[in-house]
Amino acid sequence: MPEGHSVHRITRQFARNFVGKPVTVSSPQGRFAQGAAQISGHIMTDAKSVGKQMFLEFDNGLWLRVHLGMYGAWDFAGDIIMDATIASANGRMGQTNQRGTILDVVPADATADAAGDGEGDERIFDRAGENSMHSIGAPRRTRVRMAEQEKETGAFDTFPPEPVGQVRVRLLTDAVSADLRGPTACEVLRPDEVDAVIAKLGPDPLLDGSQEAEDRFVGVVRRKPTPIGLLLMDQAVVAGIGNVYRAELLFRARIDPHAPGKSLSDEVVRHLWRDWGHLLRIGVETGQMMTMDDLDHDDYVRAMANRADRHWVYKREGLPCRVCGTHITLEEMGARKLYWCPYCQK
DNA sequence: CATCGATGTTGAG
DNA sequence: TCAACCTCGATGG
Repeated sequence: MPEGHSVHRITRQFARNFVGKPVTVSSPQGRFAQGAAQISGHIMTDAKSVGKQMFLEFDNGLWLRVHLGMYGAWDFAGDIIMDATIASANGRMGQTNQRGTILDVVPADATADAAGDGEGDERIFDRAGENSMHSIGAPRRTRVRMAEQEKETGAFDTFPPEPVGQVRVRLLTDAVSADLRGPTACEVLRPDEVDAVIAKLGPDPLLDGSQEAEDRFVGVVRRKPTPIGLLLMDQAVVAGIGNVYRAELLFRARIDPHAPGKSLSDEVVRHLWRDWGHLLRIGVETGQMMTMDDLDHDDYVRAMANRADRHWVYKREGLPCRVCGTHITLEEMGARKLYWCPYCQK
């Protein structure tokens, strides 16, 4: 389900609640029993993600690699320390935060994998402050499902809660449990194998905001005859973009999805890279795939509340383009649905 | 309540 | 190119 932003948010939850602690690993469903035995009892020493892939390191040198695929999800339960941005995003979605004292307020981009910058961030943090005064940094007994969206699920009586359904992996500390269900990938890897996986991925702007990363993306795109609509979905070209961000990035740049990468100017491709970083940061800070920025206050609130009001073209086939009124087109590209405006994007 | 489709990837053919 | 993976919200009857 998730595109890159969700995976980075989940990684933050692991950094906050599991890194530095001994973890009991099990496979309630049974399919991961062997892998669980290799890491159970060890201290989690790192949590990082590249694109849509997440890696959790344990103190025996092994890593757990997880890819959520189309419908994977993590269910966290217990006395969860909410990352500042996650707490605030939930507050914005209407949940009421109970008790808790402010112990520390950690800026979102203090997280190791964030390369935050830009004006977009400050606006988000301002909004975050309005809604999350009382729970940031304080443990809170709750249960949260983290997938493409996050939502609080039902209460539970005893900790840890009884596993519900097909739980491939359960990670358990003395305070928090995390249940993984429905992943495309879940395996234990050696460090060299982790490196090999990452080496096959294109740059992730949240992981590497360097000029080299931008140049690498621009260089690859401008060399290929492949339509840009396919290149953006290719995790070897750029990591983390999925079907929603593909459509929205191309509309925002007014690019025809069929345009070959090599036909695009250096300037246009650099803009795509920077805009992807911009949208990714918004996604990580808010937990929403907000792709229409520069809205006034009322439109912003409406867009955050209703996903139908959150995108320029995604899932808007047949509706009038928000800019020119032309009907948004739907076609298949790369075996996925592609949404675009034939008037604006040419 | 049954069916469909999805923000993704892999591997068989 | 397409089925499989395995989950669940949205949709329709």
